[in-house]
Amino acid sequence: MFGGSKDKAGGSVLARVPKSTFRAHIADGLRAAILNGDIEPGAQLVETTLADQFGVSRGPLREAMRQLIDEGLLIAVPYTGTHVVGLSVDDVREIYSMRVTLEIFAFEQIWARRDQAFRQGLVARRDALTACIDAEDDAASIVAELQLHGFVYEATGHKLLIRTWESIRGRLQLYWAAHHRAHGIRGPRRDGHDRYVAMALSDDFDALKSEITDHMARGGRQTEDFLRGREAGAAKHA
Amino acid sequence: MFGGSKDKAGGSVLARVPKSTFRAHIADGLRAAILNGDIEPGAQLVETTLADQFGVSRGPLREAMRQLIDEGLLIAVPYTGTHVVGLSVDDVREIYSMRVTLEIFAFEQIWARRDQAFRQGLVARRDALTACIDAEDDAASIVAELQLHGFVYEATGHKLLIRTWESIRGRLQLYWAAHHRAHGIRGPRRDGHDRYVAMALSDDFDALKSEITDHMARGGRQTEDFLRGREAGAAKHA
DNA sequence: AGACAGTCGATTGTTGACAATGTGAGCCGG
DNA sequence: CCGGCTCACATTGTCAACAATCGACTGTCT
Repeated sequence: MFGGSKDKAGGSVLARVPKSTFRAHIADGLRAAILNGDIEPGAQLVETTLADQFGVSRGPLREAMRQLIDEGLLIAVPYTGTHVVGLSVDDVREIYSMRVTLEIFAFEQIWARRDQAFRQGLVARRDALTACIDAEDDAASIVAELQLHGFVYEATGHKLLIRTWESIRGRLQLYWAAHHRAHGIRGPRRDGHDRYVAMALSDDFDALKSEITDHMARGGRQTEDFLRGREAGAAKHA
Repeated sequence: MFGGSKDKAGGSVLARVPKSTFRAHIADGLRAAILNGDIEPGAQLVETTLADQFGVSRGPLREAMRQLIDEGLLIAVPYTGTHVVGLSVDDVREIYSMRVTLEIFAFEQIWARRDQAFRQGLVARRDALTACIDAEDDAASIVAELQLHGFVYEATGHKLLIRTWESIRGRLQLYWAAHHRAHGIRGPRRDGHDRYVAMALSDDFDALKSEITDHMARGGRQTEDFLRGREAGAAKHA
């Protein structure tokens, strides 16, 4: 997946990319594999195995895993093992309640500064999401939805807020991916996003607040029904 | 006993408590040193030096530093060096605005569940803080104030919220410590906390919201004046 | 003198080997 | 048949050495 490790295998695709460090690339690769569902929730990640797969030593791999642990995607037990987290109903509920708060805060920050670029960017991402939904491409729609919301956070320029969003985004994506694999279609949320963007561009802040609250409540509910079934087996995170 | 080998009594003040892994202890020790001001903002942290001081190898130390980087206390430049962050005016402003949002959210979560234990816990921490302020013990008052607010977050039981608070707490403490060293007394904030707790135990949620907003605005303003002077030299964080 | 290339030292990034720990299988005694 | 014990294995934790990279210094050429 990465460089042919010790150069021995010669020309791998991106053999020489010492532009930055290995750790970042490994973290990205691992995260992608987890969020993509290649590694299922609850699965154990063995350092030596992964190190071989990525063609690196355990050192950088360890640091990459530590990063994913901080992001809330992995859970490690000393001397025992590291597993992909399985989100519980409460976890998902927490994520959604947090999103309501953070996103309203984001709009507070940017409300007076919603210029043309912001409006265009928001509409463009809504259209992209709509296209994915119409095409019934769930994987793409997950990414598109994350980018729609992420655009709002980015627009605030509030570094701490963005950082916080990013710390939640992974878990949200993890949940959506699991939901999608188990349930198939994530549901026709097209209307919801249209309303969301319309409110975001309106001049009625209170209406937007309500819309965000409802938006999340809908997503959360649609969610819990599905999760309630698998309450037992999944590994809890700390 | 542990990593064996070394054991040469070299480890400085670090106690021999290998109950868990080294990494956690090193992270705690380093964080304490930074927040305590033993290591000043902008100072460079050299892995080999620190490793010797802590009596461990660079491996665990690296992971500890990576953790502090994630907490926002350090900033690393590949192949070049790692430094203690110096917070800018904007950084502090972001921290305070974020606190307003998170703390109001925390009270929303717990508002209906404020039982006797919560009320007593809050009052106890307010009294502890008051005692520190009256004794003019600034270092202790910083800790006491963090514990007062932390108690509110803990009481919510909202793991994601608590996690987010913890990711901010370090930076806040870093700033307070720097402010204290430069300015001496942090100011008589006794009345403010009395009002804060009173509102937190009242039945007027809107009044509490206003109080929190004002509380933070006061702290933030008291803050910016001081920071505006040192705008230049300090290292910015990414 | 000024600009530029090469080199050297300092620091981090990476590696492979070794030590410590937790877990489960198999064995023994009851 | 069951409960506790032993022990080997799998996995993570740690270490010391090696390699890559960056920044500054120096010496030379124009």
